[in-house]
Amino acid sequence: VFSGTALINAHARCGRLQDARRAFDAMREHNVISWTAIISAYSKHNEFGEAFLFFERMLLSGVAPDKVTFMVLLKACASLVALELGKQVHAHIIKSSLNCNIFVGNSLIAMYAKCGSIGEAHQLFEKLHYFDRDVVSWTTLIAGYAQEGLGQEALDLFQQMVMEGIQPNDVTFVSILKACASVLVLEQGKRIHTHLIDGSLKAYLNVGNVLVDMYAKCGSIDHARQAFNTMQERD
RNA sequence: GAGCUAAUAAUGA
Repeated sequence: VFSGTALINAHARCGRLQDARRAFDAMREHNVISWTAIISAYSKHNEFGEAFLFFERMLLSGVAPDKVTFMVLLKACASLVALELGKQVHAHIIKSSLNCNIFVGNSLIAMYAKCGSIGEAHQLFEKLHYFDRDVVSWTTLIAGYAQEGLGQEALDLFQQMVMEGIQPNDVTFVSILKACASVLVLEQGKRIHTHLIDGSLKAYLNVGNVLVDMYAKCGSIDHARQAFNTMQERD
């Protein structure tokens, strides 16, 4: 069962879904990990119908999904922007009492945010115990507001996050700078940029790219050029 | 020992 699951994963990484399926079928028994591996395989290649078909089969076979299964399914719902399906998965999660798990909680927030239910996403964020909220929880919500075009809310959350002592990472900066770019608030973007000056995060390729983009979109081509010139790595 | 959550530009249809 262990090597069979690894084989599913190996085929999936190479995009050989039919081989992944064969590896799954060749196993004489399936556990939660092998079920999740085949669901993830289809999901990663945007075969969401197949992914959910296998989820149904998994339930019928009597194997209980775990936190990883739910994270994979919620990511699929987010990709599909399928709110109703996401709510069904949410119901399963509550039944399994996994809604208190931080990873599942973060995936739920991301799913609701991606599906346009930012209010629901924020409520779930508030329901997380404050000591559970991590950089991913904050970043997910910030990105959700940015996606909705609510740049000010994103900026407020960023400030609150810093005040609560949570260290933003490179993904957080990408999200918040994108928010600045989308609402064209150059001054805010500059202020965020100052957070980066002393840190090592500015060396990240993704952060450098979004700094260039933010300045360019805000109409400050000189700053964009300067940001480009100081990048340690470019693509 | 296997499955593992958040973010980012442009172009084209």
